[in-house]
Amino acid sequence: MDNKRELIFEATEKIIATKGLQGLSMQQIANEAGVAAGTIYRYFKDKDELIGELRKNVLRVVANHILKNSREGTLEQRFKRIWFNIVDFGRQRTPANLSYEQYIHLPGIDSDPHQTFEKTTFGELHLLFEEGKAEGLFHSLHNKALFAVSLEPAVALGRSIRRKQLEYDKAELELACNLCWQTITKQTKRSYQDYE
Amino acid sequence: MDNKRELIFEATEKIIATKGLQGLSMQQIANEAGVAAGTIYRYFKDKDELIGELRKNVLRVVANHILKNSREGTLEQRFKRIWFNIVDFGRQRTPANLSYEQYIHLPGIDSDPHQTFEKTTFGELHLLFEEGKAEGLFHSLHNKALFAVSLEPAVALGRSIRRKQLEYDKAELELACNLCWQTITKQTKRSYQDYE
Amino acid sequence: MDNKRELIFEATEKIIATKGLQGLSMQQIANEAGVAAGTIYRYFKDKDELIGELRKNVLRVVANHILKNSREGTLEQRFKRIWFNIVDFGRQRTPANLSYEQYIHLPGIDSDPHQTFEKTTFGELHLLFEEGKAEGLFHSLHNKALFAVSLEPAVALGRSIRRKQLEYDKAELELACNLCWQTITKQTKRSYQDYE
Amino acid sequence: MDNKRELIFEATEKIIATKGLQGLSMQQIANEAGVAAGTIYRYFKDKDELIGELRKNVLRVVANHILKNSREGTLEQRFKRIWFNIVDFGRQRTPANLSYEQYIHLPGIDSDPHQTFEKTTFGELHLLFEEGKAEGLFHSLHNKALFAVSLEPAVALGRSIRRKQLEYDKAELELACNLCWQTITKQTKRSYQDYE
DNA sequence: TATGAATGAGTTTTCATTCAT
DNA sequence: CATGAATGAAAACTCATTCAT
Repeated sequence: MDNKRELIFEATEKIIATKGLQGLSMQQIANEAGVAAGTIYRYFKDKDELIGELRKNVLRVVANHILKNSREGTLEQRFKRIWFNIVDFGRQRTPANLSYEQYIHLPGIDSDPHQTFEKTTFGELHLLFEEGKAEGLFHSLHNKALFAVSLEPAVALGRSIRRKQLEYDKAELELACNLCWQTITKQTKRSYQDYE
Repeated sequence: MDNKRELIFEATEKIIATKGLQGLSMQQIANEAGVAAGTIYRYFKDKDELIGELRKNVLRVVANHILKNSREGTLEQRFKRIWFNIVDFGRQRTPANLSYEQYIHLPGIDSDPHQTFEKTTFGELHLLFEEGKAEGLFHSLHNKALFAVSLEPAVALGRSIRRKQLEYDKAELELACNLCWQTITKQTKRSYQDYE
Repeated sequence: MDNKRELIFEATEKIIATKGLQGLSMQQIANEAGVAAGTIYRYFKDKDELIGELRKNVLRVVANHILKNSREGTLEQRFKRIWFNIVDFGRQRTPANLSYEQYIHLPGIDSDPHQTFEKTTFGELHLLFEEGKAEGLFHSLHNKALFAVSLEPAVALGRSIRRKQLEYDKAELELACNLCWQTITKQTKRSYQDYE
Repeated sequence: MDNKRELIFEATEKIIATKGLQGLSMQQIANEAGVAAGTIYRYFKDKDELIGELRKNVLRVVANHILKNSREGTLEQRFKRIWFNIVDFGRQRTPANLSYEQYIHLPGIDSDPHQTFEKTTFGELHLLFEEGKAEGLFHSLHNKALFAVSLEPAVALGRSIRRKQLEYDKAELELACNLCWQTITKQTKRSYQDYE
């Protein structure tokens, strides 16, 4: 049954989110999932595979959240939707988000699942950025750099809110989002104050 | 002699940087440092203390790099110096930088050394941001948010360059830096194109 | 199965009896019990718990032996039965007896299992001694003192026989037992020689 | 200097008396003695030798205490002096006494120092018992048995008082001592009550 | 298919002993 | 002589994995 597999999956995600990858034993997972330790090996070759599958899954979930409705509307609407998707996802205390942050900064990110994730997520953003540059609307920066200046702030803001280092404030986020949008666009006519 | 202690320290940092915190055994450290396993315990109570001391040390190093010369010159000069400090540090493949990224996203960051680090680093930036806001130069955002929109991009850019996802390009960085500066400032007179 | 637990128990008791508590390693126990080292930890939290459980068990066994049939018959019959129970148990080269002597003279006897043992064993003897004193048959000494003069000799004799410092001699023991009985009783009519 | 040797000796005795033989490390001894760990090896070949020497020493001290003034006076006076020597020594919380009780019930008592101790102490008592038997005053029991019925009570009483299981009561001890004396003597004329 | 007891290699940690200073 | 840093073998303990039921 894939039911058991799912149970194991969720149990593992939950433990990683709360206690981290460090103190993660198969017994713990079995207990949390309510199955026997041996059962895990019916669904996953070994611990590495379980962790690997989980990583893939987490990245898939993250990509889905971030890219939700990312194709409708104008460039600006699409950008801002993604920007808020990132903030909203980052704010959550879900296992997916919490374990995501642990995976992302591990040595060996060159690994397969992460490559795929990057391609999926970034492929979509790639299109957005390229379009913006083709229209002469965005600055002529590499996409990675465009992401860094316009979307990393969203990642950081979501995290800060989740960690209670920053209160959730719709107006402040709107302003930040607009600033990010303007950062990548070569806007000349409208003045900054329009947004404040 | 503090020589041995230093050797152990560096060996541990190196291993964490390359293989991560996961597969870190005392024997490995001993081998890398060229000492006997038991020797480590003359300098550190146990593994936890070793890791803890290392964490403190890494955070200290990072703070030093980032805040280098952060008090001289105009607000703009100070901001840009810090911005580039962040990029330059993030670009390095030093053990300090590599292990920093692993520490920073672990569960339990509320711990002591990290608090101190935050206070040191952020205290300095705090002053900068407050000054800018007092002068009416910066947007009225919380400091965390100002950091997110103006300095997180630098963190991300440094990392991307180190990971070869982005080539080091002085001009591109200058532009990005200026964009970040403008993002937090309520500039009206100069147009964006001035920087391109 | 409690089979493994029992195996571990017996192996440990045996090693303590022969080699003492000092050189007692988990590996040794595992070897003697014919199980893997890790298996011990399925049944006992750690070495301390194993030793503690063993201690409790040994004390229980000792109490059982000593108090066997200790309630039937006259005061004299009861006393003498206990006296011989003590000698007989002390003579044995059983692990229970051998490890008992090691536990009993360790620092920290105030610990729980020992308290219980004392209460069990001594509670029974308490009744005996109190009865004897109430009848005006025993000397007015504290029970501990009555034990010391009348039953410690039995402990010592059993031990000496076990250690081959004294041959087992039924007649000699009978005499000694009678002497002990007379020691605690305020006998006036019968002369000592009656027993020789 | 034999001063250092003595320091090490006393430190070891003290630790054994308080914490037992179990948790006894050379470093601990060195700390307690105020010398370096390596220094111990100038005076003792290894840990075994140190413990062995200590054992010998302790047994010597014990023998001295017990046999103090054991040769003066009548048989009765000599016996009673020894009896009280035993009680008085056993009552003390001295390292010598506390570690004695730990040594005495260890496996491997057949070892050299203990043999010598037995010979010294028991040799003296041997004479006493033989004399008593030759005079027809003592029961015809083996010396070990005579010791068991007459002096083991003193050992037990001293220990009980030290452990606060029994209060020190001169009169009670006098009575107990007399009972012990009468236990080994074939007294016919005097009745027991004379002592109460 | 599921279990969970058992394994044993691997990990952290201790500690008697050595040896350069 | 004395030191105490360093050693490394051995101890306690953990945990991924296997396998009989």
